[in-house]
Amino acid sequence: MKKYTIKDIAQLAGVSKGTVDRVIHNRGNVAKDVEDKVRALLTEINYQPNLIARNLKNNKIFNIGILIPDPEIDAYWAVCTDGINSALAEFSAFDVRINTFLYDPTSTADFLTRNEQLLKSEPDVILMVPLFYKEATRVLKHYQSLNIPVGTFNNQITSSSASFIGQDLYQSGRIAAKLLHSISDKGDMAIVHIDEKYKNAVHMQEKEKGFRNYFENLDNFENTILTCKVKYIETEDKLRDFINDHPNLEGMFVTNSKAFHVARLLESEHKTHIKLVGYDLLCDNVNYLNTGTIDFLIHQNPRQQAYLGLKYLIEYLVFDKPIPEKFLLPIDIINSENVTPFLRP
Amino acid sequence: MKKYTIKDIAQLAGVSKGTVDRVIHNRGNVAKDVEDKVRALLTEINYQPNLIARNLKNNKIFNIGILIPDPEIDAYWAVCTDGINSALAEFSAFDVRINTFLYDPTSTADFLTRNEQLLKSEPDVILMVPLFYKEATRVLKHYQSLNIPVGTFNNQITSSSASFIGQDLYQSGRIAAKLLHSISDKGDMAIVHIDEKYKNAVHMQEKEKGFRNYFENLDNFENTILTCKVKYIETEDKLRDFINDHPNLEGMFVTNSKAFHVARLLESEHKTHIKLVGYDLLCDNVNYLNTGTIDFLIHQNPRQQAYLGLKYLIEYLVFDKPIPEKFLLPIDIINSENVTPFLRP
DNA sequence: CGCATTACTGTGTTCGAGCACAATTTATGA
DNA sequence: TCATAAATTGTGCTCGAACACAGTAATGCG
Repeated sequence: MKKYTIKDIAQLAGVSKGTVDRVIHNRGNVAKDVEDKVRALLTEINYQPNLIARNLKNNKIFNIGILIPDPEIDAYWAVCTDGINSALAEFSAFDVRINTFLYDPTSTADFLTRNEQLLKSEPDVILMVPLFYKEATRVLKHYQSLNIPVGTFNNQITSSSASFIGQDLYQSGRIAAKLLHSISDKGDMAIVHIDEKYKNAVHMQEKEKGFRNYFENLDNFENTILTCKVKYIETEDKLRDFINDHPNLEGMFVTNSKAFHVARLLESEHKTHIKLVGYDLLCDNVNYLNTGTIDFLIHQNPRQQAYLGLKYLIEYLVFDKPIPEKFLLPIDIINSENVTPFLRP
Repeated sequence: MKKYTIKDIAQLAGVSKGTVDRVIHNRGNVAKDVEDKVRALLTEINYQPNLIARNLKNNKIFNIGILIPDPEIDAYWAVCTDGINSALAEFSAFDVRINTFLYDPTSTADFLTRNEQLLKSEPDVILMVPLFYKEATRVLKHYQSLNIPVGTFNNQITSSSASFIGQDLYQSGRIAAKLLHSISDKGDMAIVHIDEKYKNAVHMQEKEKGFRNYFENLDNFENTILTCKVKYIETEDKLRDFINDHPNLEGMFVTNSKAFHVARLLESEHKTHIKLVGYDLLCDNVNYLNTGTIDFLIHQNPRQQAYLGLKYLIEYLVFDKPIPEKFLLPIDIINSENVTPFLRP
């Protein structure tokens, strides 16, 4: 299992390393019989070029444009930075530079503006969270025409062939259902969508479908599954009414990271017997997980999504590896006892 | 944010790269004022050597000895190979070679024999699963005296300072308790230890402690927590008696990967109302998870443990990075809905 | 046949760090 | 003062891949 170099192969084939190099890179100008001989040798000993030596020579500077929501506006995105930094640290030997553009996750206009800025920075590749389906579709098409590879994470834009890293949202809904079902098999269930402008409608619908599908496929479930849509600004009042209007409620599933709003209300209304499942390890959520008001959190792991997304792009740039089309992360179930290690940076 | 090389620094300091090199490696023979000047420059621009170029020159062959239980005897260990191969693939640019020695996890004598063979292979570093406390302590001490760094995973030998990768077993027990408690808050609970020769007594005890601690700290839990110890060979009969002797049993916690034995029995005895929590994604366990007889599995992730253990050792060898003393993996909670992505290699 | 063109092959340099060794400067002693 | 030792500093080669360019052989054509 010796490591073969170009020089070794040249010696074995009785030619010079230049010729071997020409064969490897299909640069032509090689006699057919020589080429066949070298190619046979290459496959025989399964030659793998030393990627490190290759990059020592080709020390280019790579620019990566990053377009993600502003964590100042939605704390959910804060941990992405950790993931990005991890990936950069892992490839610190290469000259990879990032330009990060933060957009307001409630504003499609801002998304487009920041995207313009991103374009001006002339990135070699782009990593983005394409929150808005319509706008993202257009933007992604544009990048495709410019031949700039794009990696997306968090939510998939199915109209585009861009690489995607995230979770199976349908399955995620099923997991929530399974969890609620296992801790409370009587009473009604509610699916709660909390969103400023229903921007994330598609994800939430997928989760709802999965959730409902789980219960529909049960033999013996006869209770009702309700849906409650709340705008961010009207959250508290509307939620209070909803809870009080449905005294038979035993379980609630909040389809994004805003479960702490519901938890706060359940505590103030003394309805903590209602089981609650939500998403993401925000401080507020974790606190309610520890008090027991939230029973389970599903971890969407934005940190890991950003990390992997960036890592794949860098590996494409420096090692010429193909970018995986789609990668679905495992979905972590979190309760008060296993949460701690997931919080570390 | 330019990437500085030794040459750049030499130029800035008005000396040759040889001198800079001597300063960086404290090789002496440098005039004090020159050394100060160079050192100041180094810190000022935060010089980071190009690890890749460094290793291009120092292309040594590294030998890693691996001592793990034989997956033919206990299938739990099978996925370790995947983790090891992942780590090797990640560092395929370097000449890292492994020598794997498999030992019978039920035999301390075999552990010692294989260890002798391992020693003869003259490894630079060692990765091992130190199943047997007494024997492992002795072996680890020996390696320390030989100055061979060792990484351990799965279980920690606290008497040694060897690097350890694994999970917090006490917390793992608490997680099992929390899960059982959340799906069944009435009736008695049983902790089931299934082990051929009580070899893993220490881990299982830690898990039991965590499990009991969780329930002891509850305000309103009045039921009994039983312990059931079974030898592998007598499993079925003794377990059947135990279950029938305790009609009030509502939850069972199997402290290792052998929950499928209990599940099989619960099905044949028509006691599937008893909630069951166990460990590890063995085929048998996953099947019972899907039928619903096992409610949750706790994922000890031996694959990731082996991967990280090997990765840290390789990074020590090729990049001279310090080996982390202790790394506790997050503990994954698995149910029938989120199991699939965890099974992929 | 001679010269040009094509077809092919080999050589040498580069990347950044490491290190041996050569070269230079400074110090020491008779 | 000068040889010699000691201290300090600079030079040049290496690793593996990439590629420019030089070199060689074969063929074409007048």
